[in-house]
Amino acid sequence: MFEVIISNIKKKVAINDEEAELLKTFFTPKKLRKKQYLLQEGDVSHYTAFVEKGVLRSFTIDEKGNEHIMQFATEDWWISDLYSFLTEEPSDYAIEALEETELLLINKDDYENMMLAVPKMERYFRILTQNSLISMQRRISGKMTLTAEQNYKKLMEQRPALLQRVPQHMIASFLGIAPETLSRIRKQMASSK
Amino acid sequence: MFEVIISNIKKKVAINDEEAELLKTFFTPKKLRKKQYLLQEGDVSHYTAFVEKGVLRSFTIDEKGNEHIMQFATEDWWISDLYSFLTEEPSDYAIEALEETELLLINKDDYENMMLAVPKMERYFRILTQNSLISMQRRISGKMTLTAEQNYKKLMEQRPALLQRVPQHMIASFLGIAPETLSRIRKQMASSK
DNA sequence: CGCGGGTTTGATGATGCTCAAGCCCGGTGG
DNA sequence: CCACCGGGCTTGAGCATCATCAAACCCGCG
Repeated sequence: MFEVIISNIKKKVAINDEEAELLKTFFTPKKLRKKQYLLQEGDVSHYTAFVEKGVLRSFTIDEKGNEHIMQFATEDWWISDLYSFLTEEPSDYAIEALEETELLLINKDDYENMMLAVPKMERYFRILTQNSLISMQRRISGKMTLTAEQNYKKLMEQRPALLQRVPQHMIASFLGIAPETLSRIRKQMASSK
Repeated sequence: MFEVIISNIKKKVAINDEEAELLKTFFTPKKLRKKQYLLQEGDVSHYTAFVEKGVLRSFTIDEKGNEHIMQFATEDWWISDLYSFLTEEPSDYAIEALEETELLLINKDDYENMMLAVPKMERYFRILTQNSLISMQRRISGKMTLTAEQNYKKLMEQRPALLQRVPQHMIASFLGIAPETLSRIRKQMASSK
């Protein structure tokens, strides 16, 4: 059950078996079927979730009714609306399973308590958050400097497996372009290659 | 000299006077005049900098020669190219002072040593990074869901002082729009109000 | 007083969006 | 087993937003 997360943590900080056992006590397993929600827009994001198996997306809906995907989380990733989780304000985002998914949940109190119990986890989450921040910066950079086609190609390189698992219109939504545009880009790429 | 940074740290984690004194030893003060660079594109970002006074920007230049601003840092903020700082790979970014600026620098070894010496700093940087991550997510969200004008208005609300301190074409660059577009947005806003 | 960076204005064009229709394919029920 | 349904993808035409290029303007500074 906990092998994935423990091995993920061990990749970033050195913990012994005793600490590993202790960490396990803070998490609650949860399964979601395809299309089930971990978080509804407007609710507080009470949990941060580690993905053991499956895929989820976090997304927001604008006033025109269009969905915009902020994040895809696959195995070995974390997902939540960090803002809502930390402030306990209602979230603008929803989080939905795109496949049958197995999660480990932790709520805010346990998140804090876990770091008190095992201070190395401060370091773990710092490193994790730094890496997320770097990838967000690159995403903004890409949005500002590259064309839609270049951003799509970059995603193909960085997360090829993802493209096999999620529908194309969601990839478009993640890239911030219309589904028709992505369709045309792919057509264009297929012909010119 | 160190009042600003120590008070910033104390806002996030509880440290005593002894720890505060210890922390001070890790930083090197540095002054930059207007237009001086802390980091040149292509160099490794050896330092993370805390801004005691002044303003800086980090930006990248695309193949067409256009600048794109990733971050403005004013008093009480940190700035670096986190990716380059952590990996010691050459940076795609440059960091430039926009005014006479006073910084406190820390290099990567001291950054790590400081956290060993004062473990609470893990927590400090975790919280800091989480907040940056949240603001990055909001920036992406804005880029995806809002018009140029709405993003400009949001920036006016969030960082009004900044608009008084940096040239308009840099605001445009930060927003990811052409300077002419920002000029027209402002004209439009002035007339319709 | 003139230079130069920054901003404005205008004309034109590219990129990607919107709306609408058709197509493809897999799943479901008769 | 096949017809039908529906979601997702594609295609087309027209359009909106913003970029580009060029020129004029403004104003602070030497």
